[in-house]
Amino acid sequence: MRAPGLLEARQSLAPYARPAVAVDLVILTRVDEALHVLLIRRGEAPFAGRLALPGGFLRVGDGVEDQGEDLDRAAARELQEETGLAPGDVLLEQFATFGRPGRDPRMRVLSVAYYALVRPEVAQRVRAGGDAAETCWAPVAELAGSTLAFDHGHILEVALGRVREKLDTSSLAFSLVPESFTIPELRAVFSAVKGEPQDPGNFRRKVKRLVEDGVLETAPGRRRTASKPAALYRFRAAPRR
Amino acid sequence: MRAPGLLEARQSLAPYARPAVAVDLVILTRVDEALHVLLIRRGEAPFAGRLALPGGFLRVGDGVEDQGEDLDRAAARELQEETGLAPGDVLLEQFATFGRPGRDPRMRVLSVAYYALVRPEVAQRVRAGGDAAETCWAPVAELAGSTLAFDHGHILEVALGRVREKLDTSSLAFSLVPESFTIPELRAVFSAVKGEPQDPGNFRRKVKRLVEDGVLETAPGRRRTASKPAALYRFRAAPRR
DNA sequence: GCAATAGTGTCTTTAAGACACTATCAT
DNA sequence: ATGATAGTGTCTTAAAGACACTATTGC
Repeated sequence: MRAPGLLEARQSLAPYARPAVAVDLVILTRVDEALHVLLIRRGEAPFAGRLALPGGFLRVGDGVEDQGEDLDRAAARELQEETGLAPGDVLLEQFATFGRPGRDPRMRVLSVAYYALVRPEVAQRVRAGGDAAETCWAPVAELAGSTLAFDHGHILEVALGRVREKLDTSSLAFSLVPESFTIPELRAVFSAVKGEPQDPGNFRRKVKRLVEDGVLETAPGRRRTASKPAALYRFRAAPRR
Repeated sequence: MRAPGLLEARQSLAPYARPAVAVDLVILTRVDEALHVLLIRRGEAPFAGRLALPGGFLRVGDGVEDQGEDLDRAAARELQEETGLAPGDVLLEQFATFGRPGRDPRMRVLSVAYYALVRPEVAQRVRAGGDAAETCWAPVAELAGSTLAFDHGHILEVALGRVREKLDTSSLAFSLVPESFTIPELRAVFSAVKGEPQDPGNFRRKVKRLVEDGVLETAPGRRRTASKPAALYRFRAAPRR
């Protein structure tokens, strides 16, 4: 009981072999002034023993009646499986898809890549994934030498470039500080992402403008530190500009 | 004669059904002060008779020995097939991947989406695609009402957002003017993409800065028009700032 | 000459960079 | 009291927006 046109269309698609599709995650957090990425050590071939980005295969269902899970949902599921973190704890955004033939020696695999930005206090809750693999936070600046599995080094570079691009023009930075944060904490995010120190005075002026524009608001309490306590701020809404 | 680890790995992948993967193109050019997108009218179900973005399926080979074509190459091939344009004539960049279950009623299909920016004089060379379907340039501003096939309306929106974002921070605009262009021509690109007129004086000042910075250089000749001829410029290198 | 569009100049506001300085906390 | 870090103020330069004005071409 199918329309002929539909049948034809389906047949015209049938000849094409299909790639496997994975979702890989660049999970970033900030430790002091350095950006860190979550890596897992692979237990199996290929690239056994090498560090890799966490990820997994997209669930497609039977492909017709049940078309499976959404890409964003697959990314959130992988994040949950690998770190125990729920979406809502993190900013999770797709940034590119990688599909060079040969990037996985076993078979044709596309990787839809997401970056996840994790607040520092949440990052501490991360526990080893269900695959029981060894996971660790690695400082991205010191990763230049070591080669990651597959093309994950390249994927990481692209992710960092994108995060750097969006830092000044989106509200992305607020996902790398606690919900209530101090100006020096936010400044540390900018230092870590841009890889160069930010002037305290000028940075403070920029934050003040955001408060005036209603993007940020003051939050109750102060951050207790080893010296003078700092005032707290909190994100309100809408990307700036 | 396979390593056991590899066999295990392959088997662990086998249970997963695979999605079909298409590459879809948002082909943009500028006509006067309005941005236009190339659409094709679908001849087959689903969405027969509706306008859609050009695109096609990724070639994957047998998936092991021959892993098929690269994503960028697939996009260039589709562009060639649908318009007759060669890469080099256009700027072609991947911008996002769409995979909502149900976006294609036939089966699970992911769409890796590219935008292509076409110079106006090149756009005139575009001829109907090999699929013999009707193709046309549609002004994007007047497309609000009409619903495109699949989620192509959404894909178009995302493409436009991305192009708008990158207009001021990349050399993308120079792909929407002739290789030698006048300041008013470039200004028309900015007007079309941003959707609002650009001040002639201020815009000229911005271009002058690019010349001083070595991003642009003067080109020989002048553009003959109905009134005063305009001086020509040409792109030299590197995205600005 | 005249219409049309290229091209110039000026005034104001906003934001960034550099950097000296003051204030307030824990110990 | 003192060291450390939070927070303030100022000077300069770069760039954006608004807008009045002049110059050069085709017809």
